[in-house]
Amino acid sequence: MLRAAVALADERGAEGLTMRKLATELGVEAMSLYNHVASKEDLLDGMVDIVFGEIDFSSDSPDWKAAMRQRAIATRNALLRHRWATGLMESRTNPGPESFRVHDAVLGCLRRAGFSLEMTVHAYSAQDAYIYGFALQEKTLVFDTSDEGAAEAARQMQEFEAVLADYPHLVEVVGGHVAKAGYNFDAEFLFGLDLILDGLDRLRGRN
Amino acid sequence: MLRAAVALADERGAEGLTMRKLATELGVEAMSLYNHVASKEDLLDGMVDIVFGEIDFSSDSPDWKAAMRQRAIATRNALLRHRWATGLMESRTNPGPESFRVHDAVLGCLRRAGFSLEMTVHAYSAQDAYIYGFALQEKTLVFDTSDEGAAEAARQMQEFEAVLADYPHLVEVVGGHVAKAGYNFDAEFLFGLDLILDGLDRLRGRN
DNA sequence: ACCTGAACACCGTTCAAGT
DNA sequence: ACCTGAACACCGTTCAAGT
Repeated sequence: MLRAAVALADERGAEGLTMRKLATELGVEAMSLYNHVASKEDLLDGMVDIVFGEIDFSSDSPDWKAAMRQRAIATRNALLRHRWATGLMESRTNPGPESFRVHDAVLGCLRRAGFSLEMTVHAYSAQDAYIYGFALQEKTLVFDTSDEGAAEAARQMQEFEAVLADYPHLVEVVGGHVAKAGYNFDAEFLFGLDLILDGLDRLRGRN
Repeated sequence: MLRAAVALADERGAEGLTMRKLATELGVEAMSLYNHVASKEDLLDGMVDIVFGEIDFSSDSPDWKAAMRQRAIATRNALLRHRWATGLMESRTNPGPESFRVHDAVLGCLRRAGFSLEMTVHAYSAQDAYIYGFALQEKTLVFDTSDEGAAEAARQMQEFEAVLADYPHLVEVVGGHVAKAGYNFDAEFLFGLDLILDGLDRLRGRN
């Protein structure tokens, strides 16, 4: 049932996930779901933990930076597969076992690498803020490649053009670089990630 | 009207903002709102732009790092005042003039500081992912100080205790540091922010 | 130009009743 | 133990009708 809910949200988005639609998907009436789940919030908790379960992170590597890098990439990939989960992963008040597993593994990796208690919290906080924040931005900025999407984008660009005269830097940077072919979210993600990891490496052992 | 909507969302949260409730707040029927707004999405666009309007950023400082730091803090403060906006700021497909103003000012500041086009995008992306991601985490983690909140927290802690034996690092780090008095979100935010800004400074002029 | 009553197509959820 | 029909209290939104 949780699996069906995840599949439905993957296909139709967060607002496409409805108790009624999920029920019909399962060949059942909406009210039957309440025999397996206390509420929709409860359902979402379970779904989020499934996504955490897809982040496989084996922390036994001797190279903490490589391990953290791999885990960050795995997290982002899981969020790309389940865009509806972005913004929900860190905002659930009832974390599940897979969430605990991942967090514990990350903290263990950092402690073993020689980070102090304080620095471990700093490192964890900075990395996760970045990972989830990047996914949040990417969720919107990814271009709709459908026909209507392209038409809509063209329409917006035209509408913007009159206004954009007031924002020269926006024009220069977006028009001159981001809108060009070759701009790559994967590379962008890795830039910021490595910036943080390198910075943390410099502070390892401190405090 | 937008102001009233923001006030209502500040008080009752995102899900407390309803066309019907907003209407009664304004002494009017729900359907009347559609004379001033095309839809609820349109309303949210306007509200988000009000929040962007509260981020005052004068980029004429010669010290780019100080300017970016101040702007990051101003952004976080705006999000603390309007928690419902976290997760919406970067996810609107119809950005308003205040959004353009802030983004243009940031890009201009970076360009003037000597960042290349490519590096400007990197710097902007890394910072904003961090700022909005941090706000997203903080939104949940901030403790409810009401009586029910405290009772709920105590209940959860007890419930968790049995499980936590499997997660030694979680126990060590959360129990030994984060749960202690003195843990401070402001300081945590600044740590990651300065980590990124210092890293960017090292790369300025490159590429 | 602005407001409204009635209505439509949805939500999540409860509860007594069925098997 | 699991399912269901009917119902409740909500949503956003449309539209013809009023001033």
